[in-house]
Formats: sequence, structure tokens, C-alpha cells
Amino acid sequence: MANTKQTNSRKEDLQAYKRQRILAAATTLFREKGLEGATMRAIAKEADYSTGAPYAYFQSKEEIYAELLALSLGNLNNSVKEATARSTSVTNKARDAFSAYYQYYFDLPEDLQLGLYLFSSGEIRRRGFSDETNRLLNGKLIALTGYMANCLYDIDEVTPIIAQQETMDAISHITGILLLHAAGRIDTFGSDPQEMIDRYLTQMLERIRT
Amino acid sequence: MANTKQTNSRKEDLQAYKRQRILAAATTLFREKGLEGATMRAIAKEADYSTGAPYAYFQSKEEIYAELLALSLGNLNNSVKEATARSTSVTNKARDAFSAYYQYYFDLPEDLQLGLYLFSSGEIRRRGFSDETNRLLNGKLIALTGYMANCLYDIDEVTPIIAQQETMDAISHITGILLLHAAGRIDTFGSDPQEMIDRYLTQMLERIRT
Amino acid sequence: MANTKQTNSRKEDLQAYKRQRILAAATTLFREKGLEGATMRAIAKEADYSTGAPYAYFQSKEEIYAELLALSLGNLNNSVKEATARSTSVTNKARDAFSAYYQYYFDLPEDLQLGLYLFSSGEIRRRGFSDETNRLLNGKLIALTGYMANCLYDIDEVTPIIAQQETMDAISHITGILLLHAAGRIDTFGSDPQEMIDRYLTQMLERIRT
Amino acid sequence: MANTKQTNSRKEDLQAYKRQRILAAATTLFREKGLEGATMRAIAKEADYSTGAPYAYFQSKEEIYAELLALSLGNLNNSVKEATARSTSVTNKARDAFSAYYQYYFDLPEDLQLGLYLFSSGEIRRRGFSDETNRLLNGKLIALTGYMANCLYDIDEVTPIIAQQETMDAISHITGILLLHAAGRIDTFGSDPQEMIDRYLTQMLERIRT
DNA sequence: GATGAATGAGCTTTCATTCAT
DNA sequence: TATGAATGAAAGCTCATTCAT
Repeated sequence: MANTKQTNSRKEDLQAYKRQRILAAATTLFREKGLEGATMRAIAKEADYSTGAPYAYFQSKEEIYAELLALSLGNLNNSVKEATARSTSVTNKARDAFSAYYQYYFDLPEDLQLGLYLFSSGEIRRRGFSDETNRLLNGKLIALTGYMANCLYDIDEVTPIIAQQETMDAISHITGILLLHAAGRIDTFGSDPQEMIDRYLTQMLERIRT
Repeated sequence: MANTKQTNSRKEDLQAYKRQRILAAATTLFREKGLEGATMRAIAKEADYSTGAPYAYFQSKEEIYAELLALSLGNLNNSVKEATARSTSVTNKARDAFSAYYQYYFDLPEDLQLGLYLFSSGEIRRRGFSDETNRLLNGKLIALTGYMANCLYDIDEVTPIIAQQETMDAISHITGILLLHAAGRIDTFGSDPQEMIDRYLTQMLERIRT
Repeated sequence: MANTKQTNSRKEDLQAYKRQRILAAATTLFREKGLEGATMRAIAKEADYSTGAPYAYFQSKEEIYAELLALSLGNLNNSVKEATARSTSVTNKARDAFSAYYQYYFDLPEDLQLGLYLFSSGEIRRRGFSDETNRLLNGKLIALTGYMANCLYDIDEVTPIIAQQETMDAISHITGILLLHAAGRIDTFGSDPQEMIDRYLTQMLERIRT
Repeated sequence: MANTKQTNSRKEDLQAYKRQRILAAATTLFREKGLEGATMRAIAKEADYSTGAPYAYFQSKEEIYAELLALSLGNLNNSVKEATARSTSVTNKARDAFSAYYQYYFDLPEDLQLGLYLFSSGEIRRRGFSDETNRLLNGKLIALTGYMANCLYDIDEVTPIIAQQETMDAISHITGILLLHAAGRIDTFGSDPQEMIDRYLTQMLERIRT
């Protein structure tokens, strides 16, 4: 019985490993060639699998996309945590958290595109996400925003409600900037995204301490 | 001769009307079925035309998309102007302008999607927009942001630079909120987009008057 | 009655003139842009007519092509006759005639392409040439070969049968050279079409005088 | 391991066989219905495949065309060699070679059409032949003409230059006859293509021996 | 599980031709 | 006759997905 369990576990590990391989291939393709380059054929090939192999691990292309997004959100979480690990003050920690969020998507605009593509209005109903997938994605987001809100809550004067509010505000603000930047609509108007971020965060931190 | 002119004018009107019909069909499809539903075949059918008919009015699918976006930006412009026509103070006027921007896309989330899709990073180069089309779209955007910046500049203490800066900040902020709302990522976190907007605008107006 | 006739004649002239305009446009397009550029739309436009106008004068695109070919054959006939008008001997006249045939198609390879396209095996049955059209084309060809055969027959020792035979041989030979030249298969093998022609004609003229 | 090799080889054989099936279907269509009948859909259907299947074996329609032509040139080469295998003298060998060339295209006029279509002036640049494909086709042609020229060179009095010259002349001549015959322009004038060929070859062989 | 050949609906675009005006 | 909007079949090609092996 222990034997069986171990075998099962080994099998599951193997399965998980193979899933990972496909997801890694999908990530590579996605970041290198964008949405268009990421056909199922190309993903399978990149993972050194045959055309149909991914379907043993994922029900559809959308499911791969969803999992890719989950992966990306995980990376984002890590980025934010790493960025705040060495922060020198609670205020700086909050600033570093949001800055890391900005930096992550600034460096990997395809990941932002992926998120927008999958979440974007109207489409989400048509997509075949399982409830589980949806829960997974929401969980990742909640963890992320929770962590950021906590960074704000660590600052003396901040109540939980304010922290939560300001977090959503900041995420919205930063996402908006990233978007307009990716769309080439910020440079056009003579603004610099990094400056915009800094200014917003400075104002926010001033605001919540009064 | 007057007759001929009138006839020409009637023909042009008709032609314009038919273009509109196709654009209306495209808009409908876009709003009802999203990007995927908006194939040339579907657009033609929706407009009660046969497969090839739209090509008599538009050179390509991308041209339809571009014109749709131009149309949407025009509507947005109008919405913003109408909203500020009856404003009771310069401060209110600024607030109304940005609120109208928010409201427009809140009511028509597909229009936001369209804009993001067409402008979004990487894709824009691949798209076959003519320079003229690109200029047109940029012009619409500049007119819009210019108008909003002016609303801010009308407020006593505001310099042109501040007005421009705050406009981009506000647009980014609002767009981010719209996006996260459309993605269903705001309600999840117990926030209300309208409240977020109001709060941001209040803060902004306070800020720029000191 | 005379009046009616005159009116009819005027109408016919007008009709003929308009046909010519369309054919001229088709010729221009054909020579400038090749088979691909010669769409009905393009032909109509080139002739300053509307899309459907050519159908009042020609039953189909193929009919225009056929008439174009007839026109081309007429031009070829003229070229051959002009070339032989000033020939200094019967031998030279024969040589000049065949040289002119060669030169005509060398200068206007599209015309050769047109002939091949319309006549080429298998296709001709599928094309909707009327018997009349076919007769017209054949007539032009008979006139041409007849004229050339006569040039040979003018040479003392030549019998009518030999003249006819040698004419077909020479036309075949020259056409073959033109074809391989147009296909880029002659220069590849280090031969010069003009030299090949000269050599053949010299040999032929020697041959028939013994 | 030997097993694996065998399996691979079997797979390759199968793949080659399927390519052949598609090419055979294309050949059939080409010969039965001409250029127009040879659409990708029709080829797929004729080979009992679905619409997209041929694209697993050929990158594009042009590639099929090119391969068809290469195949045809190979067959032609074989025909010429077989015809000369049992020739009773060097003179007869030369005659047999050119006769075989004639006979091949006389029996399969569509193959001539294919060659002319793919090589024909202007079109060749527009076609997407790879350099490699172009080299392959040229190689086949050079091999063919080389073989024929050698047949002439085998005759005592013939220099290499004469052999090459006469080969191109003869090929041009024969091709011209084939063409006019296929176009129905030879029988019209009471000539018989086979006789024309015989006459030409007889003259040629006489000529080069003096 | 893995393979990869096969499917077939789908895409954008073109264009000869028709026909109401 | 002339117009030109409209038709609609057809093309080459792509790709998510299936399924026999």
C-alpha cells in the first residue's frame, strides 16, 4: 500500500513536471512571440512534444492561457515580496511593493496583455474556465492585494479599510499607466510612466499619514 | 447643375449612410459578441449584405476597426463636452469631464476593449493602419486630453504643466479602474468603481488648488 | 429612311468607337500589368467607364481577351507587312517577314502570353468563344501565314507546298524560341535568341533554293 | 535499435507515399481539368483528404506546382534515356532523343502547359519558389539538354559548340511545334506535327554532318 | 500517455458578373 | 446605354482539436 502510494506520488510528480514543461514552453513563446505565436502546435513543439500531447494535460488552449496567467501572478507575487524583503522602513516597504508591481509588468508587457486578454469584459463568459480555475486566479489576486494592503496597514496611521482602499486605488492607477504606456499613449503626451508612478506613490504615502 | 449637385450630394449621403450601416453592424457585433464575433462575414451579414459588400466601403477589416475606434472616440469627446456644458463651476467642470470619461467606458466596456486592442503594444505595428488613420486617431486623443487639461487649467492656481500632468494621471487612474472593473477584479475586493472615481477626483481637485 | 440609316450608321460608329476604347484600355493594362492587372474593374476604369459598362459591348471577359488577341494579330500582320514593304529582294523580303514576326513578340511578350493563354491546350474548350470569334482568329492567322508563305513562294525555286511547309516550320521555330526566351530558358543556356533566329532563317533560305 | 530504424524508415516511406498521393491527385487534376481545376481544395479532395491536409506535406500551392514540374521533368528525362537505350547508331540516337522529347509532351500536353506556366515571363518572380526549388528545376533542365547535346556530340563531325547550339535550336523548334499543335494552329494549316518533327530532325542531322 | 496525421470550420480577400435605377 | 452597388462563389491558408495507433 505504501508502495502504491509512492508510485502514485511518483506518477503525479511526473505529470506535474510534464505540465510544467508545457507551461514553460507556452510562457517562452508568449513572451517572445506574443499572442499570435502561441499556437498549440508551437507550444507543443517548443516543449518537445507532439501536436496532441498538451491535450493530455490541458483541456483546451484557454486552460493553458489561464494557467499561464496563474503562473504569472505567482511570479508577480514573488517579485513584490522580494522587493519588500530589504525595505528600510514601513513607508519604503509600501512604496517598494507597488513599485515592484509596476516594474514587473513594465518588464513583461506580454504578461499584462495576457491578463487583460483573459479577464477582459464579455470574453470571460465565453471562455471555458472551470470554476476551480477562476477560484485559483482570484486566490492569487487576493493574496497579492492582501500583501500590498498589509504593507500599507503596517504604516502607523492606516486603518484596514483605508489600506484596502488605497491598495485598489494604487493598483488601478498603476495598471492604467502600464496600459497607456503599452498602448504608446503616454509617451505621445510627453509623460514618463516611471515619474507618474513615483509621483502617485509619494502623494499616496503623504495622504495616508494624515 | 444644381440638380446634379443635389444628386451627387444625395449619392454621397447614401454612401455615407451605407458606410454607417456597416459600421453600426460592426459596432453591434463588437458589443454583443466581442472581438471574435466581428468577422467580416458576420459584419456583412449583420448589415444585411453579402460577403464581399463591405469591401466596397472599407479597404480592409482593420480599416473598419480603425473607423469604429474613431467613432467611439468621437462619441467620447461629445459625452465629455456635453457633461461639462452645464457645469456650475470650473472645479465642477473638471470633475464632470473626468466623470464623463469614466461613465462613457463604464456604459460601453467593449469600446474600451476596442481601443486597447487596436492600440495595444506590439500589435499596432502588425496592424495595417495607414499613417493617415493613425494621425486621425492620435488627433482625436489629443483633442480629448487637451480639452480635459483645459478644464483643469481653467482652475485658478493651475499651471499648464500641472494641468497636463494631472490629466494624464487621472486618465490613467480612471482607465485602470475601468479595466479592473471590466475584468471583475474590483467588485471582488469589495470596492465600488464609482466611489473610487469620486474619491480620486476629489483628492485631485484638492491637491491642485494648493 | 436614309435618315434612319445614317443615324444607325452613326450609332454603329459610336458603338464601335466605344468598343475600341475598352479594348484600348484592356491592351494598355495587359501590356503594363500583365494578366493579373487586367481585371474587368480595372479595364472599365482605365476606359473611364463604370464597372458594368464593358458588358454592354462584350459578353464576358474572355470575349475581350479574344478580341484583344485579334487586335494583336492585326498589329502583327501590319508589322510584318511594313517590314517587307521596303525589302530589297525576294529573299530579303522573306527574311524580313519572319524577322518581323519575331521582333513583334519579342517587343511585346505579353501579346505572346495572351495568345498562348487563350489557345493553350485543354483550356480552349472551356472558354466560351463563339464560333464567330474562333473564325475571326483563325482568319487572322491564315492571313498572316498566307502572307508569309507568299513571301517564300515569291522566291523562284519554291513550290506552294514547300512555301507553306517552311512557313509553318519557321513560325514554330520562332515561336519556340520566343517562348523559351520568355521563360528565361535560353539565356540560361548561353544562347542568344536573335542569333538563333538569324541562323535559322539563313539555313531555311539556303535550303529552299536548292 | 534496428527495429526503431525500420520503423522510422517505414514512417518515412509512408510519408513519401502520401506525398506521392497528393502529387498524383494534383497530376490527375492538372491533366484532366487544367490549371483551373488544380485548386488546393480540389487536390485534397481528389486525394481523399480534407481541405487542410496537403499543407502537412507541402508548404504552399506553389510548392506542389514546382514538385509536379520536377516530377514531369524527371519523367521526360527517363523517356529520353529509354528511347535512346536501344538506338542503332549515333545518328539514330540523336534523332531518338529529340523524338522522345517531342513524344513526351505530345502525349502529355498539360505537362508542357505546366512548365510554361511556371516558367513564363514575369510570373516566375512573383511565384514563391525558393532558390533551392529553382536550382532543382534548372538542374533538371540542364541535365536534359546536356544529355541531348551529348547525343549530338557523339556524332563524329560535331563540335561541342555546335552540339549545344543545335540542341537549343531543336528544343525550340520542337517546343514551338508542340505549342502550335496544342493550340490547334497546326492542323488548321494542313500540317502534321510528327512530319514536321521528322523533317526538322532529318535536316538537322544532315546539316551537322557537313 | 504520446504521437502526429487528419479534420474541417473558419478566416480575409478578390472579382466576374448581374441588375435595379 | 451607363452606372456602380451588390452578389456570392471561390481562392489560399491556418489552427484548435480529435483519434487511431
